[in-house]
Amino acid sequence: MATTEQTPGQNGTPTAQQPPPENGRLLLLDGHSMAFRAFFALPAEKFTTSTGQSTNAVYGFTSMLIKLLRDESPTHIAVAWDLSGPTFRHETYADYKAGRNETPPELPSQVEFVQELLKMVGIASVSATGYEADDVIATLTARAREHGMETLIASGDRDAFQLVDDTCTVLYPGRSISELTRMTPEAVETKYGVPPERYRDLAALVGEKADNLPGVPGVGPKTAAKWIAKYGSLDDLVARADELTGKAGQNLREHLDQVLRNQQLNRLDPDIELERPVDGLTRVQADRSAVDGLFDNLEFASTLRDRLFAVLGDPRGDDAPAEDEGFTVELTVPAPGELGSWLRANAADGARCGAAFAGTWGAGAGTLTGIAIATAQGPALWADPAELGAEDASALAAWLADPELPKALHEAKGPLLALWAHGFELGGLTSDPALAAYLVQPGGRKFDLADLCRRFLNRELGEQQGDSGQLSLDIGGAGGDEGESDPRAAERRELATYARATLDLAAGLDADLDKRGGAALLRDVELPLLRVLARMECAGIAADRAYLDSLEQEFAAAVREAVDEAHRAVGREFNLGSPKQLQQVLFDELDLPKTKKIKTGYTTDADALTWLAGRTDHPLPGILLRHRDQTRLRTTVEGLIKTVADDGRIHTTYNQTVAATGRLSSVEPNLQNIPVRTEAGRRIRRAFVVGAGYHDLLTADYSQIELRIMAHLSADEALIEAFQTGRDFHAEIAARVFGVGVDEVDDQARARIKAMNYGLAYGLSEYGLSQQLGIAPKEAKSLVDDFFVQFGGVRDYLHAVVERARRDGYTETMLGRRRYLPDLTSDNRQRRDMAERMALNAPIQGSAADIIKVAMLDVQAGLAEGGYRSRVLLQVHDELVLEVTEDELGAVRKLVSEKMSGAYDLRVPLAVSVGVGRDWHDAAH
DNA sequence: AAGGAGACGTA
DNA sequence: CGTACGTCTCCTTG
Repeated sequence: MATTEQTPGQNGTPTAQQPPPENGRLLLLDGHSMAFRAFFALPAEKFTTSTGQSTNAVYGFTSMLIKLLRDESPTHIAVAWDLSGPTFRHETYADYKAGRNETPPELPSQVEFVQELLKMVGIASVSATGYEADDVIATLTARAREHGMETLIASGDRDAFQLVDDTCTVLYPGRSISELTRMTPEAVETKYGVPPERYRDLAALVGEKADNLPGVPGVGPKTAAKWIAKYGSLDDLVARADELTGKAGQNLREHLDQVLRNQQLNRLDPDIELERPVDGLTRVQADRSAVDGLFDNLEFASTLRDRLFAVLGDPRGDDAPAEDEGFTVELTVPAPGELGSWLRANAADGARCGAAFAGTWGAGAGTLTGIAIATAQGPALWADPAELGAEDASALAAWLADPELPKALHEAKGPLLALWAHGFELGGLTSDPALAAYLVQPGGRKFDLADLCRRFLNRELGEQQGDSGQLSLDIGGAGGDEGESDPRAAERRELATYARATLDLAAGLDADLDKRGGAALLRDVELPLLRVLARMECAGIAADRAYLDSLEQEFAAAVREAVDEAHRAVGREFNLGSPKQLQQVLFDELDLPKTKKIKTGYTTDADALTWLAGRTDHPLPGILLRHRDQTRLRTTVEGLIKTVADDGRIHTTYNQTVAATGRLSSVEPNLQNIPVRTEAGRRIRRAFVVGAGYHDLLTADYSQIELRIMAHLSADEALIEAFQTGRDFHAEIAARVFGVGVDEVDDQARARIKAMNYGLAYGLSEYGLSQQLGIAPKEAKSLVDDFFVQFGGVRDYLHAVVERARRDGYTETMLGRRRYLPDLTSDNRQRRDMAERMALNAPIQGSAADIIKVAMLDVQAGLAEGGYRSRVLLQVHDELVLEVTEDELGAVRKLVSEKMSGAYDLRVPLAVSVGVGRDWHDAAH
């Protein structure tokens, strides 16, 4: 049996999931009603196949069905359908449902697809001539009750509320069909003020517009509920109608016939004749290939069918890996002098081995306290690299360094730093499961070993069964104090288990990556890059400690001054760092104009304070802005001072598996967000200096790389041409958009175009652009329109990117790095819009990340090949910082520039600008 | 102690 | 109502 576990990446909402009751749980869906809701929950224009078939209702219905099956675990299920043609209600009331808005033309064909799908997945469709789906549902609910079954009804028709009781709940769609409200007796009572069995009475009084059943004029749900509460039921109310006062009472007396007719019509018939008995409504085996065919026709992403089969129980699922076989190893701790022979016997045949290390690492260094090597057959070895004799150490060193002996190592960068610190080299690394899993699931949050084992091997790491007696110790010589009682024995076995798990994961992920075409990205980019990053972390960048100290003093003094001024301006002391207190001072005590609303009140961010400073004469907003600036600078400097290592250098750590787009990130400290825009901020950059033995820092950055990528990917002729000239790009674009010569473009026009150029790659809205430029939304719109007149290819490209991502379920960079965006088909508008912006940005930002990664590899290879001492220190997304010697400057400058521009062949040149100086600021250009 | 929210630095 | 990050601070929650 398949479990009902959520697929990773799925956003679950809390549900009232419970195991099915003893006699079963029947799930009934009102087919037309839910298809109708699905249709309006998802925008039709975004769910259209290449042949023009709309699919929004099928998609929405399917995802709702998946959610219901997953969250409610029904034992029985059926979908009820209206038949065309008159029902018994038309005989009573000829105008029943007359004047109803016409069914959207895109819906009927989709209803047929839904019915086909249900048949394919083995879910019964039920209907009855002369009756509506509601009556079918009422009848099945009544039969289910007789069988002692619980019933769930998914319907967007409120008439179903009359069926609610302790064993029957209606799941009623709200704004989105994936969020169904559970209408229990209590919920009905709370919402309408009447118990479910009186809902009909209420509906009869209020009327139902959708069914063309007018109610009593002037009587809404409130009045109706009040009356029913007072008189008990509609019948009692009718009997005593003359007691009612006021206009409403008068109206009731005048419309009694109509109300009674409504009540008769909205009664659902619980006893119609149906072909299928309720206990026959179990699901039968799904026809997966038929579903595949249908979904192919509808151009649905594989994610939807995976989700569907996950809840249906994939017919092929029986041979899915059984849970938790554990990881067994036959562990050897070789006696002195025997490490080499173990390796020759077990780990020299060219089959990949798994390795795991114990120790500590970070900030460009590390130490090892243990190494485990595991083979696929089971034999494993443990050793402490720091305590090996010369013979064993050299055997281990040779094995580790041998590029012909393939190895898998989880989160290898850390252990690699530690290996280097012990004088070992590592060759033949063919997998790092963390990196591989990152390429499979770039948005994944955790990639630790235990997590990956659960996700990709369906096995638990760590909880070894009691029989872990696989440990066979081969102890000899002096250190022979081993045994099960030795606490280190457990650690050794654990490490060996990690090595084995790493190996198994590597194999599984290789297969996964092969399927989705990510193997080359791992082998040619991420794995070799790990080594380059390790070198950079190890090198670090020299810091001018004395200068940092003086900066800190200066900024701290400026902060103190701003605090004093602020307190004087307000007349009392308060905490300038507390947004809460700030709000109180600004908006309550000083009664300044209100800013933009946020969850906790009104924002006090820099934009708002700047706005306030211009609107009032009070000095406080200005003081606060200065305080924020200075505080920020001070804390940045303080943070840097704390991380200066004993060698006088700052060793950041690059994270290779964090950013969903493929970028790197930098932590402890983050050297990718050192200030540069303001003069005071740039002074901090002066603290990063060239180190001893080198002559200069060299910075090399890509000019407008994201826009160049956009030109390349869109193949827009005009945009490409603007880059070919090699002149001021933004001015070139501005000239085209405004229809003037490049020389006539003023600064403001250029700034506007620049903002828009970058905004396009972020999915910027016209409103957002107008906000940023401080112009009217209309003006922003005409700016964008004018741009697209000139650069239509860009618009087509951006549109196509989102379209394709919606179909495929993911975007792809130039090197095939994927980003999965399931929210593109969300029925939540906000989430969908967000996913669209991500889809616009991911290929561009991600391709830029691809390119600079290739460039780093090429630069490193070039430096090694030329035997240069100069070295790469930092990467800041589109910039590299190197430390160069005096004699190598010219050659390295040329090398870096060439490798970076040549990293990828685009339709436009990849311009690189280089600067040289004694510190990071001077090296800017 | 942990985590959310707000704020803000970079590309 | 513009993407991608990391860090600091305050303040609430357990």
